[in-house]
Amino acid sequence: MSHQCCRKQKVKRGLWSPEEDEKLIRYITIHGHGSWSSVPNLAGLERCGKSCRLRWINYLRPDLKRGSITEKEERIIVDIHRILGNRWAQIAKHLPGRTDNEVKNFWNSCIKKKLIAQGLDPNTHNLLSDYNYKLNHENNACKPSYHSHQQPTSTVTVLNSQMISGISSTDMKAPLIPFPMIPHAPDNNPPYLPLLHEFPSILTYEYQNPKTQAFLESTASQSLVGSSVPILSSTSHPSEFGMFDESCMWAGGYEPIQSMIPEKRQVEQQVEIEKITSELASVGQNMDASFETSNFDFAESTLLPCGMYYNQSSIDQLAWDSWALQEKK
DNA sequence: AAAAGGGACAACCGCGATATC
DNA sequence: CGATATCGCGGTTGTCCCTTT
Repeated sequence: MSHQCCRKQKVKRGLWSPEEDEKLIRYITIHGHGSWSSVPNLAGLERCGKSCRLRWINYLRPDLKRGSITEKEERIIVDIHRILGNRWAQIAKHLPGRTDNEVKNFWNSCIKKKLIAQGLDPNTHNLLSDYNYKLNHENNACKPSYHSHQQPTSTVTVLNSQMISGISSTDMKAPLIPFPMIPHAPDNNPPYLPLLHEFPSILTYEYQNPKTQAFLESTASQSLVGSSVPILSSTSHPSEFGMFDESCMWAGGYEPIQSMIPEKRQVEQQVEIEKITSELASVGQNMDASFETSNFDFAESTLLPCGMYYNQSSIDQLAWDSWALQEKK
């Protein structure tokens, strides 16, 4: 028991009783918490200040949302986690009424397993290597097997599930690279995510795997209507493309993506934009990340691993924030 | 019916960052 | 400016309860 705040008094540990809750609620409602270390004494509790703080923040606060995490909240968690990693407090800020502890617990007990079941590494959101191996030894690799997977946790996982189920693992190396791996721009400027058109060589890659070709052709008849889908081959995949994943290339590197985004998703795009704006605000960047979706120029956009287009400035900003955080460490 | 196992969630611990003295 | 106190965060552990054996 090394907390400074609980040196003096005998402190109780373990679960809180309703009586203790009531004391804490009454005290904080009237006086506010002030210095947490003084709360136990003033509220008549045999707890340390730290324990009081935690109990209030995670359980007693009146603005907490009760009930289980919704599908939408789950998707937000996955999307932001893909970008920010285990920064639970940051993630929780996007979910009003949810605590970092709640998000963390939900991640560990639920989302993590779903991602693993879908063959994704929950830490990196990349394909798991043994999943690759398994896929590589399956005969029915051409059939999109979305329905055989668990409920998707987000749009991008659907996408990935569809893609990976039809494509040999040899073509699917390290599909998702999280932000922290964004390289520094020259002169130590903020990291820069190039626009798609600045990768002219992408278009020169040719798809080599007949299985993938077959899969794409079958998919094209459903969701990529009338579009040709250039695919790059990982055998000639240059490492400089680290910040893109191949499925993003497939999904977003080319014109056809517009027909791949379901209408519902386009509507949700606005929500995502608001999310980004709020994300930027939370790191002290009060810029507007929004852009006119009707005028949105896909050729001038980059597809982030979370499966959404963002305009370059918001991407740069996120990249910069992520980079700055890394530099700080 | 009882024990074991596992999931969900609450709470604790240690550490780094920040504030205050 | 260093020492100490406090806060906030993320990882980990503990506890309860339900399901399975």
